[in-house]
Formats: sequence, structure tokens, C-alpha cells
Amino acid sequence: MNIGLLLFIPNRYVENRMLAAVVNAGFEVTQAQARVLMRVGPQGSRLTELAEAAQVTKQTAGFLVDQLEQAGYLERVPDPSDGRARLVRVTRKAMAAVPIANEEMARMEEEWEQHIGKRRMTQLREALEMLGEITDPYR
Amino acid sequence: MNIGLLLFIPNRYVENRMLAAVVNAGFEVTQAQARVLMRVGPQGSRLTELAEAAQVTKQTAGFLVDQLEQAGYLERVPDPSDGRARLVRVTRKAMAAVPIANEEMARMEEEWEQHIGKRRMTQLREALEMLGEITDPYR
DNA sequence: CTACTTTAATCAGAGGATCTGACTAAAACA
DNA sequence: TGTTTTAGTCAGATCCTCTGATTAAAGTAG
Repeated sequence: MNIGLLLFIPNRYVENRMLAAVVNAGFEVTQAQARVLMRVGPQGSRLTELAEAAQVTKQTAGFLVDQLEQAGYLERVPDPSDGRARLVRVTRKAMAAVPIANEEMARMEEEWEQHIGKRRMTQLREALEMLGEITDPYR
Repeated sequence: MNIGLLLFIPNRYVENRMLAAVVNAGFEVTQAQARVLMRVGPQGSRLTELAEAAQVTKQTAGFLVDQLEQAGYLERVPDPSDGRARLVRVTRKAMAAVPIANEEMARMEEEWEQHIGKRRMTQLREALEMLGEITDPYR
């Protein structure tokens, strides 16, 4: 079985479960919005950075940030160090979603470890981290 | 680093490279079309099967098959065993893309093995296959 | 055999996500 | 100062995906 598909299946599973957990807790976000939201840094991020991190164009990132801003999950403030730029920041409202997502992630990892064993889980992580070195366009 | 993201990065990389290889060889397909196309079985598949395998609704699958049919990559023939159903089959034109995709995949896997080593590659595969058992909704 | 239920596929309509190209304004640089 | 780069936005188009309703064939229970 092709390794692309092998990677795709658990990846889709994680995305679905994370989103479901957050939506279930009352946060109304879509998959695409969530991908942007989770990439906003603690001190705020520029739109261009978000676009790169989420692998979309600036326009798409802007479109999604607009929606998240309107929903009250993000805010834009002027960037003091650059008059052209603005910093996108996570609001308190959105921060409440972070522990929910983290807990769901932890739960999932535990289930996985239960199924494939601690040793294989460590090996999986190691292999994926190394693959990131050659497949992640942003580093 | 969260395992969802760790899975996402190489997965995206595979999808991008596979699509690029095929497109580069003159096949004009999109990512979504490719996902459906690669799931058509050798004896043809029903639309409903394709929808399940590609994780989309029947309507979406139908929409994509329409496009692929129009482009000459797929054809629909009546299913002799069921008057309601039709079989979607890959045309000769599209079959020419298969070796191209396979070669690109093989090339990628070789590069990965080069980077992380044969042992880790085997472990990766094994762990992913086991994870599929609990994360693949279609089995 | 008839009536009900399920299944395969399509039609209609809508919303979401993404892109390319063109533009404005601020910053960096020569 | 004048040119080039960078951050972000506007406009328009396309692609992908969904929900809901419909048609027709197949399966099933009496």
C-alpha cells in the first residue's frame, strides 16, 4: 500500500477528530479556519506568516482571518514595528479552545499507543520528524 | 510537535509531488480529480464505492467523475449485474498516467529511505499500517 | 404478485475555499 | 531621491463540497 495513502488516513482522522472536539464544545469554526487559527503565534502573527505556515496564498489567509475576526476569534492590531503590517492575534474567546484541542489530541495519542505500543509510537514520531526535515517547505 | 502536523507535512508533500509529476506529463487533472481517479478499480467501480473510498458524498464524486469523463480519463458503462448502477472505468488515455505516478512515488520513497534509513522506513510503514486499522473508516 | 423499503444515481441550489492578477501604501535600498 | 521590495487588500473566477429532493431499479415481506 502506497505510503501517501498510509499518511493520509491517520492525518484525516486527526483533523476530523480535533475539529469535532472543538466544534462540539461550541466553537463554530471550519476546517480551513482551524488550520489558520492554530498557527497564530502567542505574540500574534503577520498575515504573510500565516499564509506560509498554512500553505495558502495571502488572499486565502486574509479571507479566513476576516471570517475568524468577524466571529470574534481573532483580532488585528497595527504592527508597531512596520506601518504596512498588522498583527493577527488570538482573542481570549478563542484561547478557550486550545485546551480542548490539546486534550483531544492527547486522548487520541493514548489510543494509538494502546493499539500499536509505546515503542512503535516513538519510532513513528522519530521517523516523521526526520521526514519533516526534507518535506517541510517552511524551515 | 503534534502528531497531526507531523503526519500532515509529508502527506501534503506526497500529494503535491504526485500531482505535479502527472500534470507535468501533460495530464490535466486537479488534486480532487486525482483522488477519485486513483481509486477506480481495474474492473471499474461504482460511483458509490468511489465516493466512499475518496471520502466524499456521491454528489461530489459524481461531479468529479463528470469532469474526468469529459476530459476523456474515465468512461461510464452500464453495470450488467444491476440496472440502477453504472460502472466507472479508466480509459486507455488515463492508464498512461499510472506508471508516471508510480515512478514518482518510488522515487520519493527512495529519497526518504536515503534520508531516514531503511530500518526506520520499515518501522514507519508498519506503524502506519497498524494505525490504519483504527483510523480508516472504510474497512 | 403486490406493496413497502432500500439502494444507485442524478438534479438543483447553495456555500466555502482557493487561486490569479491588479492595486495601494509603507519600507528598504542604491 | 528614485527604484525596488514587501505587506496587505480588492476583484473576479473557479473549484470543491455539501444538503435536500427526485427517479428508477432491486430486494423483501406478506
